[in-house]
Amino acid sequence: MRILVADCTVDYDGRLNAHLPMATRLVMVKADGCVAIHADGGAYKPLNWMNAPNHLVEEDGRWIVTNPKGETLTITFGEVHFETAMDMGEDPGLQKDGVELELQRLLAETPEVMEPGLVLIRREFPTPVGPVDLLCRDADGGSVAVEVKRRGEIDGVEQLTRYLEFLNRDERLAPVRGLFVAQMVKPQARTLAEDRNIGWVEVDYDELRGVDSPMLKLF
Amino acid sequence: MRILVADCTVDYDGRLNAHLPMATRLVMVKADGCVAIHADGGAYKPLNWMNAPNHLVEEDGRWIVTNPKGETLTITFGEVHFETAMDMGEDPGLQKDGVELELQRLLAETPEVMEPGLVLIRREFPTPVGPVDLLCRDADGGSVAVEVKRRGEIDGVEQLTRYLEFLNRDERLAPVRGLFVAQMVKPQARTLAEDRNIGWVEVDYDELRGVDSPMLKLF
DNA sequence: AGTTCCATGTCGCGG
DNA sequence: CCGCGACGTGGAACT
Repeated sequence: MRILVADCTVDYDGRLNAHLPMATRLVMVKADGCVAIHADGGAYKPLNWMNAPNHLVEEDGRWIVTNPKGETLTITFGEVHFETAMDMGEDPGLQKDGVELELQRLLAETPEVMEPGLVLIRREFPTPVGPVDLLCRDADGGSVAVEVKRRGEIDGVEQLTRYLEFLNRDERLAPVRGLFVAQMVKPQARTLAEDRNIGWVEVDYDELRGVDSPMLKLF
Repeated sequence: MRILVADCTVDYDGRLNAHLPMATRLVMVKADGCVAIHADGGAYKPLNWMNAPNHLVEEDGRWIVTNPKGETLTITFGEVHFETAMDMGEDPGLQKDGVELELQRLLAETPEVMEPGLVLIRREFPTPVGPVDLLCRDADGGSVAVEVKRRGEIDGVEQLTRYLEFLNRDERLAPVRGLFVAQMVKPQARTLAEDRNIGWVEVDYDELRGVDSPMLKLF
């Protein structure tokens, strides 16, 4: 990794045009070649950047970075206050835990938290337009397609609508109704779901982990 | 801005749990307090971070960063290879040019470039599922809902379809037809639009700026 | 390579 | 402050 702190102007010419006036900034070049220009504030996102793969040409006081799509990033340097470079080796990478899949797993284990009497038939039930998160049967023996999201927004309702369209053509399942499940369902998504006769439920992730815990299995 | 290159492990506990094993990384603390841990690769996104506002506690070889939501980021340091800090001053900020809003503004001023005889009724016309970019009236007095995108893709057609669904229930407007406008409309979006009897038009941004320029207002 | 969908998305605007 | 949608979204999984 190479790090500079320098006065510079920056111009990006690609999907849009952007210009940064002269100021002191941090310029970071990673081992994979990606370039990022950071101001001293404004979250982790750089003001400007160019991802790998790209080609960097160093001229006299100016860098021109070009990517295969023909986008360019031009850095024109004033005073360079500081510069260093170092080898950091390979990174062992990030271990994550607790995203949407986990929520789906928990709900698959305890479908009744979504609706009393609900029983799981299959997870990731395939349709021509992608797999339905959970396919269930309700207390009356009817089929229910469940779409699980961490945050329930309009896209999710659209997705579920597409699944239902196909599932309802399968005479062994039809009629299939939809159930939209998320930690939070946004108002516009509620409106759209209700308008399409799709049910929606909010579930609490922490509570669900509690219900799922070995403790309660004792009872 | 404060910069360290150090061996460290990192743990994030918040919306999810994430762990980084010991390795050499760049730790950046900006003037607004936000913290980012970068590996030597993998685009501009840091492996782990904590945005401002937050509270940083430095213990012996360990930093604990907490934000108001109760999320924590814990950095445990091994060897520190390098450390520096510097004042970079206020950043004058980014100037952008060419985004969707500008395109919408230009089209609102000259609706006839989308279709001869088209007249603007309102920008950002509200519906229960979000505002329609432009609501217009055509040469025959019919209502036209216009969705403007920089790049015309399938989700834009979906969006317009949802608007039309609701607008057509308003008897003062119905029937309302759709018009999908973008600098470039992708083949799949064209197909879907045509399938739903939604019109699509490609407009040239530079040309539009020309039409809109004071120069031509002289004629 | 193209498409779909998630993300600790982030960011900015309007109510 | 919340709601909502755009983003140079980026990135991963899958076709």
